Amino acid sequence: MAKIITQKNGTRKDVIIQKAAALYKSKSYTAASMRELAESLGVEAPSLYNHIGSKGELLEAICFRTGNRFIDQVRLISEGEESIVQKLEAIIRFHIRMMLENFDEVFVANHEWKHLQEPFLSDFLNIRRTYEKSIIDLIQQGIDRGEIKPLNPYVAVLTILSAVRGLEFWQRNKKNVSQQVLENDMVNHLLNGLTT
Amino acid sequence: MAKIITQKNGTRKDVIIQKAAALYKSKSYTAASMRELAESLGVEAPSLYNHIGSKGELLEAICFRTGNRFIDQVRLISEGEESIVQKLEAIIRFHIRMMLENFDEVFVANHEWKHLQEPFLSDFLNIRRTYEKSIIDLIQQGIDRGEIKPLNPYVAVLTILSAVRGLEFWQRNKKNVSQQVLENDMVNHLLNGLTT
DNA sequence: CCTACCGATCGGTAGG
DNA sequence: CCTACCGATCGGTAGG
Repeated sequence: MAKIITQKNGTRKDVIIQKAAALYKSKSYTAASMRELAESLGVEAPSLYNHIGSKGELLEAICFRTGNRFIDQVRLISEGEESIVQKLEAIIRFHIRMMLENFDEVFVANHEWKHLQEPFLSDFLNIRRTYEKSIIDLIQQGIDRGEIKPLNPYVAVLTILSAVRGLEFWQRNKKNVSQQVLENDMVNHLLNGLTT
Repeated sequence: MAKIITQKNGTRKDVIIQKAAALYKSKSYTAASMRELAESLGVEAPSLYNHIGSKGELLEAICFRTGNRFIDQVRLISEGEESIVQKLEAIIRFHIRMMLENFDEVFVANHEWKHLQEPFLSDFLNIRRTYEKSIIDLIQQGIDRGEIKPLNPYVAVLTILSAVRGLEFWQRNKKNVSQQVLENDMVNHLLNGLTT
């Protein structure tokens, strides 16, 4: 009776997740219906349930897949031998690129996580808290070494991560600003305000 | 047959709007039901419609009331005689205080505007675009006067407004950071990265 | 302000 | 992958 989702269906399921991210982004998770999602895939709604367990499972996949990508990359950067400021720059540039290149999934993870059910909601918030803490620690190290001027590292991380997340409002084609200028100006703005 | 909403009901309606903002913030607009809203006011759902026209009207009230507060205050600051950098500082501090003191309504205006119906949706986006443009112009003036280092003013405004909006993640009581420290550190971070 | 209720739409299941 | 359908819930109205 219970549906067994084999991992071999991964490919088809990935397409569903990808379409769900686009739909949840443009309509919000709650307002997006499974019928709409099915239509964007060219099938009837009940057919989706051969590949997925529930609407909520799609949100979980989007949020945790995206979260893990951030965690893995920042861990990699943190373990390098560069200066703290160089590591921060790499982290900011990584965030900017994630925002621009994986817009749908990052947007949904940023905005719709509150609709996760327990225990996923708590897991997600814990992951995010740990992630932010690792960057806070990096800034505190920078302060201790004299690379960064003394300020509250919580506030600095909030400022940096929020500024980058605001790229969801970036009008891509308009305003003939290249991604290079965007990236450099934002990095300079956020790092010059921080360094000694 | 049509319901006439007299302006004398303003007080009762204001309470409904305020409760709606709190509810839309915590559950999102689409997921919040009129029955829940009614319950938070101690009445049955149909009774709400003696004071309001529709669920959407509440969202409109929240978005436009909040939008107008931002527009009015920034116009006031812009007309002053201070330097550009001083005006920017005043604008940033105003934004921070709005985030902290009118959290529910600002949050809903920031997140749920996409659920506005036309023509309200277009109106809201136009207002927001005009608002951002006025701050962009201010930064361009600062660059022209040599107060601000040359950079793309679109990027700078995006960075500033997004950083401030990120205060929605601020844990008030925790982390024993006073509002004064928060405000000063964020202002310094965002302005030091900008000034010559 | 209430009770009673409507049509629409939702996520999801049964069964093939 | 489909048709047929279920119970729940939605925003809102009628009528008092």
